[in-house]
Amino acid sequence: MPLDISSHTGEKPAGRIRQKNEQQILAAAEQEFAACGFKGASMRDIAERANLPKANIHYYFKNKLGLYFAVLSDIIDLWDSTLSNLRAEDDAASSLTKYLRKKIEFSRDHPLASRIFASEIISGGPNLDRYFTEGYEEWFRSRTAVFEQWQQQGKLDASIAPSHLIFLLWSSTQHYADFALQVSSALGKKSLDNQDYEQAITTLTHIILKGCGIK
Amino acid sequence: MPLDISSHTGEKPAGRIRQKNEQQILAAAEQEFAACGFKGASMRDIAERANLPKANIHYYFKNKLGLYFAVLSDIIDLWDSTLSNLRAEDDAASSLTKYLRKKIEFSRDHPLASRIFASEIISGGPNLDRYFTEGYEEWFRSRTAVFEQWQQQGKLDASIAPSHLIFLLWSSTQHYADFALQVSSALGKKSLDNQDYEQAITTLTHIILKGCGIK
DNA sequence: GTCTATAGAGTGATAGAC
DNA sequence: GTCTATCACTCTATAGAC
Repeated sequence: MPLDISSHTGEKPAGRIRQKNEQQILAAAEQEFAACGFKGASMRDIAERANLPKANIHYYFKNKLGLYFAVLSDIIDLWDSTLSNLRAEDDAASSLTKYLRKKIEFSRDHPLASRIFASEIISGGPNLDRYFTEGYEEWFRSRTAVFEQWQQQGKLDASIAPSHLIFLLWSSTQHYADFALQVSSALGKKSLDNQDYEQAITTLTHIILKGCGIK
Repeated sequence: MPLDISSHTGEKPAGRIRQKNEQQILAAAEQEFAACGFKGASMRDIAERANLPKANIHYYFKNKLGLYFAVLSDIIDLWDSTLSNLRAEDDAASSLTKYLRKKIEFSRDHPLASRIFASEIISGGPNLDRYFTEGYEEWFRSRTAVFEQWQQQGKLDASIAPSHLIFLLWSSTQHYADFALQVSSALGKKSLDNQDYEQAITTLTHIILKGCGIK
């Protein structure tokens, strides 16, 4: 007679359930936090979106802030990696071209992540204090340094302030996630299609590269 | 401007006390809504910020939404007026130079207004549906038409999509209001001074005008 | 592990004394 | 016009039955 060991082992059948539920909750939370901000989001609505009783959320995540951090940390990991990859030795034109495409595609593929990050910054970033204090300025300076070297090599117009160029790279690309409603309304569409994103990439790349004097 | 969202304050005799209190409430509400979004803001905190009993807010404004519209309508009035002033007959270089300066100065002088507008759009604009439906697309097309005429006159590079150029003008300038926390953190400052804003104007103007092929 | 039931604080809004 | 006191409701979070 076969022995049922499932009830004796640490291998719980619910381990799979846990993983599935946590993922459902995180997805629901991402939508809620993006739509309402941290303070405006409600655990009740997140539970409803995740198709789970409200108390289960508190079983899987300690509290509202814990759930928020779980969502936010995934975003932060993605955030600065692309800019960190820029190197002074690389070709300026192809580096920036690649960077602009990556960022726009990120706006297209992860609009909720971008909006949660934007919401957090707009509201004064009370949950990002560690992110913006611990060596953020130093990291940023290492990024502007790349552009300064390009300037010394005559590859980038001297009258450009590198820090503000970086802000331009950020703002122009993230706009397609954060302001998607306004952008699509202006274009008379419900949402943007791939052709729109390609047009955005083409126009931004043209203006920024040419405007920086990069050949 | 596509639409004027009229104030919801009603028409009551404007005594001196009333005027002063309403202004205090509006200022407090602007801060709260900018920091927490519509859903996250609380009437209690607004009242506290305005140094008034909570019930007074309801005396002066019908409800939370009415107060929000009162704040928002002031913003909307300011919002598109500068872009509406662009004309095909005008000189492209000086028009865009002026526009960029105006928008950056707006970000500097009215950061809260910019953030409330951004918050509203990020959260799906449930209170701006009339703004984005009634003739918004038509108004936007009349704006892109200016750039198209400049292109036909050879004043603007042909490979540029006018609509995306407008998005770039918006995003690059509003960034200094909405993401002020990140910008100042990157620069290692508590807040930006006038020199920073001038540098932003210089860099943006250089890149965008040159990048568009405008002489 | 799951979910009902509920505590306790906070929400928008209002009635009514002053 | 002003403000206290309070209502009905929703919020986060938890205790405890299953």
